Amino acid sequence: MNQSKNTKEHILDVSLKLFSEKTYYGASIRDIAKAIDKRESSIYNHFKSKEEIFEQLILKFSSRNFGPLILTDQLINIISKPEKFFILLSENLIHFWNSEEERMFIKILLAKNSNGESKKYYSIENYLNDFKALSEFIFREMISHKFIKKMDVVVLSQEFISPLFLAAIELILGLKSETIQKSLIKNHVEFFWNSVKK
Amino acid sequence: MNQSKNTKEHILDVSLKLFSEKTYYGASIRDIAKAIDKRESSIYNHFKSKEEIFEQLILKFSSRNFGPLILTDQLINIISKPEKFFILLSENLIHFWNSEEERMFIKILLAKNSNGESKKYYSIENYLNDFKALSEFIFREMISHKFIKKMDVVVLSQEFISPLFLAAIELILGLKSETIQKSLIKNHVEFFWNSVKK
DNA sequence: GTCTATAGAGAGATAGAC
DNA sequence: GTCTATCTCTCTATAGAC
Repeated sequence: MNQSKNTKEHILDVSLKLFSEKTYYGASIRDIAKAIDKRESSIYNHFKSKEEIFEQLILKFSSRNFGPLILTDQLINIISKPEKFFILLSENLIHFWNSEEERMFIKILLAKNSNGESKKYYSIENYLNDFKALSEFIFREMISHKFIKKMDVVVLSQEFISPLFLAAIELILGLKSETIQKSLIKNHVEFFWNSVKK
Repeated sequence: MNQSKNTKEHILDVSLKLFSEKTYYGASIRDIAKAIDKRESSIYNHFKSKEEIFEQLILKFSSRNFGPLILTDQLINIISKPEKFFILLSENLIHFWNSEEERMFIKILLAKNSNGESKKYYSIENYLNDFKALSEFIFREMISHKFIKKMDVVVLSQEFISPLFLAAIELILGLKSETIQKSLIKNHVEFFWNSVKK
């Protein structure tokens, strides 16, 4: 959305918005050209096809490293207080998923089938796995420091992340208000903590 | 897909498939006409627009009563054995969500924004609420019969349903194999049961 | 790198015959 | 209720001037 960016970046920015609003098929090259205030033909100077815009958009987002945005210093400092830690971790995750840009990317992943033509695309499953990997790392640390019970970190990750991410999806696709999230986090962490505390 | 059905039903059947594969924008009236082996103009004898086909499709699915398909007699018979009950309940849910027709409907809901133009449409949030309502009813019964701990049924439903439904989404949109579900159910119910048993 | 102009296909929808 | 024929608009993409 930044006018000073180069045209290629600008195209990717508006495509993210348009693809997330109207899906890949519903957003046209014409819409994209209008949004960057250029002609359709100019688009083809930067991308060889609409498909390529989509591919590069997915690539750009799937190759980020969001770890430091979730695993903040503030969070790491309280790892010895697991209940507080889980609250803050949940807040960091929800905050990340609720950001304008991330909501748009998640919408695109949800509207996209991995069906057909091999596994060339990044799917919502890959996306979730990135977060599960992060949380498995956390749980491994917590177990080795005996802050929580010894349990399967894959199961822990799934149980911890699923209610949070599903709530994020509902918020992104639906009309659910953001204030609901606060009590959801509180209830979820309370339930989870009761199951994992020593 | 049944040739003996009337044309209107036939249109709704193929539209479910096409909308789920290519989204609302990507599936054309022409595609639909081809799929029912009629001309485009014939479609307009049954629906006034493409938009109306979509609306009636959502309406048809959102006004079903799937309760008896989940809450089977076999399931109700073992309500006094909660752990077994939760396993079978999970299997019933996953089986329902994995059926051909349901996968297509869920895909359509996931590709659809509730954004803009009021709340006229049924969203994934409404869909999930239908299942949560069912499971809240179950937990209320279990608590009143003292089969499980006294806890907030809204929290219990969320914690019980979320990992299962999110796994269903991953299966529907991704490449995850169906066999993974069995161990997921086992792990999830074990985790859940440990938190709710008296 | 952006423009004008245009090709060629496909979109949603309607009129009117049968 | 289905057909043929057609309207009008939009789509992706390319050629060639500046």
